[in-house]
Formats: sequence, structure tokens, C-alpha cells
Amino acid sequence: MLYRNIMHSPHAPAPHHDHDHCIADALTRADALCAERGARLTSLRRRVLELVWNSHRPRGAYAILEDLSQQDGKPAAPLTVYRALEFLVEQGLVHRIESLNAYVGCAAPGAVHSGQFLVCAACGNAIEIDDPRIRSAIDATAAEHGFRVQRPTVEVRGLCPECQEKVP
Amino acid sequence: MLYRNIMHSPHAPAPHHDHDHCIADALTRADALCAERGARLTSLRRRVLELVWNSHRPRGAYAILEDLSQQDGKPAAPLTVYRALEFLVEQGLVHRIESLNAYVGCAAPGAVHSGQFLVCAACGNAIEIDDPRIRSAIDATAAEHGFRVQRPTVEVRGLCPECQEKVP
DNA sequence: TGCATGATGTTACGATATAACATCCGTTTG
DNA sequence: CAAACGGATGTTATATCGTAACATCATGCA
Ligand SMILES: [Zn+2]
Ligand SMILES: [Zn+2]
Ligand SMILES: [Zn+2]
Ligand SMILES: [Zn+2]
Repeated sequence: MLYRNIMHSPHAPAPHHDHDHCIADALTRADALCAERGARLTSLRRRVLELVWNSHRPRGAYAILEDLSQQDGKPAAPLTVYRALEFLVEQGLVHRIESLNAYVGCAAPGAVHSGQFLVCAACGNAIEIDDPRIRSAIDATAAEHGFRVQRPTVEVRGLCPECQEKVP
Repeated sequence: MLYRNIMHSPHAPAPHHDHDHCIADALTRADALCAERGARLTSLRRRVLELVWNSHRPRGAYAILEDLSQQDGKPAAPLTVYRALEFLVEQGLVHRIESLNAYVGCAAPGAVHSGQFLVCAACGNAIEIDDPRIRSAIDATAAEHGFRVQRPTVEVRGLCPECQEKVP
């Protein structure tokens, strides 16, 4: 069913995209990547990944926990979700947005990239980008300071195109 | 007394700098800036700023709270510190490090800059930088996406020069 | 002096994250 | 097959981070 989830995520990065396809695609790629690596994408982890992909808005661990509890009828414990998220982040299937304490599906798992995000303050969508200029600028300035880069965090808070029209 | 605080902050960005001077300088600039703006740098806010500047390591709100409580003998409430920090961040005297949920003194208050940090995973020091290449790369890619930038967050986790020598 | 405004105190609570230990379950191996 | 092993999950409790609501105090001004 095309466009089904537009109701669920009214501020998607591409406003009229088929988000069901985003989800299905993310799960398919996750299956393939984990199989390839011998990582165990268990039923629970796969369900958490699906819940993270529920929209393009970063979701808090406790929000995911609620979804999970509703699915199962019985309430789940925070650790259940945190452990699944830990696995998914390790595998590069999910990114943590530090400035929101929340998690969002990776747009390009498997590819080497450093996780840069444009986070809309109005609709909450996080657009993942991978701008080599940002990365090389970071690498250059780090080198000048003799600093060895492990994990760069780039999170740009602002307004996405759709939300600029609404509140100009 | 020169070098006094080397004991207190053994991993300062410039290993042998006079940190007392950092603190005094930060307080002097804060006084001047707030006077200039008509902002009220009260006794409490000034003390919190001093505690943030205790080292170059970002400190959590509750750590600052403990210091404050010890100074006064009586325990302070979290809100006391959070409100002071809110003021200091608004005035650009302190930055919040999102990836650590912690606060660090601004190296160049008053000047326009966007807050970029090299955060050492070993010693915990946060070196503040303001690389125009990073900022313009962010602006460029945001423009290409039609995204209006409000507040860029750049926090690079890695190893500072001193800590690379210790754990190569 | 009395008032207005902003700063601080007090209490309670909400949100985020992890520690410690038990149990389950699929795989390997004797 | 049975025993042993290791990773995944369940359970309970607790640590850490942050804010709401309301009272009180301080400061400057009419
Ligand atoms: Zn989508
Ligand atoms: Zn990604
Ligand atoms: Zn938006
Ligand atoms: Zn600064």
C-alpha cells in the first residue's frame, strides 16, 4: 500500500515517499549485512530495528520500549531495548543522535560514513548526510591539533525545507 | 602560584599551562561581557562558572552540584545548578557537550563561533576549536538540502596528543 | 514605602541509562 | 544423546540526568 505511513510520519524528508519501502528495504539490508558478517539479527533485534524505522524521526529508547510492550501485551524492561540498540548501533544499522538522546535508522548501512545529521527542530525528522567536505575539514583540523579522530559527531539543528514554509 | 592546578587537571590541553590564569581570565571576561550586556552575573552564577572552569574537562551538572554543596556545607538542589548553567550557556560563557551530557567553559566568549570540540576519550579534556572550513562545509551542505541552520553541533571523540603517547 | 521583576529555595517527580544476577537456547563436543 | 559452553534474554534494582510547580527572597524603581 503506497503512502500508507504518510499519516504516521507527516514530516518525512521526502514528503510523499513510500515509507513502507524504507522499512522493508532497511530490514532487507540488515538481514543481508548481518548474514554476511555472521552477526545474529535475532527476532527481538529485528523488531527493535523495525520500530526505530517507524519514521524518520529519532526515537527515544523508552518510546521504542512502549511500542514493544504494546506489541507483546506484557511490559518489557528498558535493558531489553538498550541491548538491542547497542547491537544495532555496533552493526551500523542505527545511529544515536546525541543531542536528542534518541535513535534513528541508518540510511546507508554497510557503507563507510561518519554519521552527519540535519535535525529539524519543528518536525523532528533527521536527514542523514555524508558530506566529505565536513569530514575532511574535521580530519584536517584534528591533524593540525595532533588529535586522532575516533568518532566524529555532527548534528545540525535547524529547519527542514517543509517546515520553513510553515513557519517562515 | 604558577602551575598549581596541574595536580587538579593533569590532562590539560596545553599540559603545562597556568590553569589559575584560565580561570581568572574566564571570570574577568565574564564580568566584562555581562556588564556590557546588562546581564546579571550573580554570585551563584559566577561560582558555577568558576566550578565549570575547574578544569578543561566537561563536568556533569551533578558533579558541579556536589562541589557547590561542599563549598556551602549545605546540599544544593539540582535546579540551582541547572538554572545557573542555562544562564551561562545563553550568555555563551559555557558550552554543553551533548555527547557527554556535560558542560565546559567557552574559550572565546563574546566572539561569534559555533562550538566545535575535540574530546579526548582518555583524559576527558575538551579542546574547543572554531574551524571555518567545518562551518562553511556545514552551511554549504545544509543549503544544498534547503535546510536552515540554527545550531550546529560538532563533537569529535578521539585521542589528544598527550594520550596518544601513553596508549599508542 | 510599596510594587514589579527576576533570582533562588524547596519538594517532588519524570526521563534516560546501567549493574548484577538468573535463565533460556542454540551450538559444539564427548 | 548428554554435557558443556557461550551468547541472548529476562528480572530486579538502582544510578544518572533533567524539569514542573510553587514559595520565598533580593533588587531596583515608581
Ligand atoms: Zn521513509
Ligand atoms: Zn548512517
Ligand atoms: Zn521539519
Ligand atoms: Zn566557545
